[in-house]
Amino acid sequence: MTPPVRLRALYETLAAVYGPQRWWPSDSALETMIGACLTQGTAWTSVERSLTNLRERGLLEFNALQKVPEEELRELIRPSGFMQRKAATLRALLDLLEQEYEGSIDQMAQAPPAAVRAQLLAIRGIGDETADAILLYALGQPVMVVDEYLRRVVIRHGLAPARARYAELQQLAMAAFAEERNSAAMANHCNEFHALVVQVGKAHCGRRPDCAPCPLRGDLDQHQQGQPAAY
DNA sequence: CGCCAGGCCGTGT
DNA sequence: ACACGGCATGGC
Repeated sequence: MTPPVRLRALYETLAAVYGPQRWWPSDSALETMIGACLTQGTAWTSVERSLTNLRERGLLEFNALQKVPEEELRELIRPSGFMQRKAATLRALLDLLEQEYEGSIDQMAQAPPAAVRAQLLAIRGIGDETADAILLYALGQPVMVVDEYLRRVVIRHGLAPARARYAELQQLAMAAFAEERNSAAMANHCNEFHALVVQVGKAHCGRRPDCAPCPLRGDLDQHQQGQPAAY
């Protein structure tokens, strides 16, 4: 079987085990974008605290958030760490929204995804993964988010060389849904797949000796079975 | 107390 | 091209 087909099988396995994930957990597209930036190198529980700070002050809304001085913003997002960089990144993101899309995320979602991606990548603090997370989870575009967990799973299962770069892994993952012609359905698969990979990654990262048997264990090649879990 | 988290970037080789 | 350290904080 080709790597995309095997990857599709892994996706089905995870979907059967964990069920629908329905990511991204948030009440609005703006909150999703903010969360995507705040979660970089940070546990989600810490991000939630920052989002709560913003919510309590009614700042999960474009116009209100736009008015907040960066210094104050820093304090509000302190719980999720890297506050100086992240506050600046959020400001730049709001500026992009205002200057290019009249502060409307709906309008941003109508623009060509490639152009939006380039604009996001131009912001300091937003790289490939965060840009794609925003495209997928906030704007509904059919793109896979490649994170460290997906990378580990793909390499571990021998579906890509250990050296594979972001774009290569992304193409491979999306090729798993090549049969899907409907854009919305494709976006839904990307959405679920990434969320599922994060779930299995968190539960079976292989660093804890007492970690439960990985649901994907049966999909590993025979000669890989005995090795310690790598994700 | 030590390691890690739903990354990214600047620097040195 | 690739490795490495800094960025900050909270959970376990």
